Amino acid sequence: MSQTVSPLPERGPTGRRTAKGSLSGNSPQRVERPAPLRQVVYDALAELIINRTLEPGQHLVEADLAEYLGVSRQPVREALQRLQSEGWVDLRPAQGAFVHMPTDEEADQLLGVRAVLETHSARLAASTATEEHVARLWELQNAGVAALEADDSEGLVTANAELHSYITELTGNAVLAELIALVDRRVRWYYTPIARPRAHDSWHEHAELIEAIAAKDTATAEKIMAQHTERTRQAFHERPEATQE
Amino acid sequence: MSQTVSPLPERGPTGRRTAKGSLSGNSPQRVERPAPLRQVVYDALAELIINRTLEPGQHLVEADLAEYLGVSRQPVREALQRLQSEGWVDLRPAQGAFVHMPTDEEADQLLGVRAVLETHSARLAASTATEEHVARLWELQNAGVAALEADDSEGLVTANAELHSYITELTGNAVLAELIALVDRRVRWYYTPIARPRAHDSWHEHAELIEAIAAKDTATAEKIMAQHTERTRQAFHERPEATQE
DNA sequence: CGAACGTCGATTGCATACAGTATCCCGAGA
DNA sequence: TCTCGGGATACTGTATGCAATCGACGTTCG
Repeated sequence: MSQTVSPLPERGPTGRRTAKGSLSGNSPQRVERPAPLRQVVYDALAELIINRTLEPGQHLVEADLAEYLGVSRQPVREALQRLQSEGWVDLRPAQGAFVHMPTDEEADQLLGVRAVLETHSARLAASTATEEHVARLWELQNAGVAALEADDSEGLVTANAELHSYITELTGNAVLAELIALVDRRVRWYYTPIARPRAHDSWHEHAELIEAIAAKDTATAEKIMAQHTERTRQAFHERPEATQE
Repeated sequence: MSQTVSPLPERGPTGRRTAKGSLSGNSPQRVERPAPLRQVVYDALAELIINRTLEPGQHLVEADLAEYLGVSRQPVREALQRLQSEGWVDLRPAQGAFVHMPTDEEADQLLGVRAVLETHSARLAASTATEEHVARLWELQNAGVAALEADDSEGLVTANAELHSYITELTGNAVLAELIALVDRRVRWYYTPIARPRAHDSWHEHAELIEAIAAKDTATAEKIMAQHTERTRQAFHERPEATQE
């Protein structure tokens, strides 16, 4: 899960951190901390899986990955286990890790769950959004449209992710946001091949959604998001060639 | 080992398993396999956290846990990381694991997410349930009522969990079921202290829910589950003493 | 007397070593 | 030719070792 910065300014009884005055007003520009290796490895492997360098079904040998990444097996193991808990790989006992093979059924289930969560998210966002939030939403929306017109496939995916992600933030429900992030990432993995043709309609629907949020119209926001995700699901089912099975 | 760092070697599963015919019809009663230590450790730690032997905020030292459980640090590390990914502990870099401290806000968010997921689950269950399924539901319901009358607190929690769990199974959506299991388990952790007074009403509502499912009345099932989870949320907020903060 | 500094112990993070087990290859027998 | 072992191989699962880092305590200086 996300390495959220622990909201623990309090350090227990030994509160030695007395306000100095000289630094109290400054922004908490903390020093850059070297990321734990397991985190780096996790990111690297996730990237390799998402961009299909590691193909579904492929056997991931710890030693090979370790050598490839220039680390020992230990961080690789830890990364693999986290990848399993998030559905990217299957860890068969005494056999090792295999890149998860997405089935149509599973993709459909994921899309279903995503629809529910995102719909709820949209409703909450509509009920809590302020003007600044809406402004930011339009910013992201414009970035997406720009990417669309520039035919920037990469940027399009990012923009889409950022927009949805920001909406989940607006809900103020961190648990919900985390879950959506998890599900969305996997959906995108399955969905990437057909993202292109869907993109145009998608951004049009985004605009409607933002308008509903701006108007604090929870019912409409909910409805639009439900349609939006449901259409995505339809697009998945109507995709040209069924690659699985 | 692979000398060249070029594309990782193909390790695809070599399907040598030809159908024998003699066993093809038998149930896959596979031999009992010794559970991986990390799994055992995970279960043990989760249990210790849930029953409050390990208190929220407590620092979990790998070496101590390892000695206590009679294993090495390695399986403990792996278990702790999984516990983090599921929200039971916080892993502060270079400091170790601390039992997560649930805040009221987080509990509320979890209850909110649970409500959404369970509501969706109820609707799906109502749309797919067969007569056998409904019969099984009544079985579980009766078990719960029996535990209630016997004042069996332990059994009550289990029965409740099993009933909800079975409903999620009925949805046929494994992804949804997994997510609900995750969320429910944590909800129960926070919620345990106030479970008792809520139990009676709860089982009455369960009965209505099962009736709706039996009648394949998706709208009603959805509504009842929404009320059910929402009342649980209310009960949480109206609990006698606020222990947090 | 208070605050800053240096040292020490404790604990994590990573690497390596060892043991158990599943898989694969190959040869013997029906 | 096909099936059934035997043995070697490769990989995972677990344990241990080592260095880096963090927190705490005691000391010294203003």
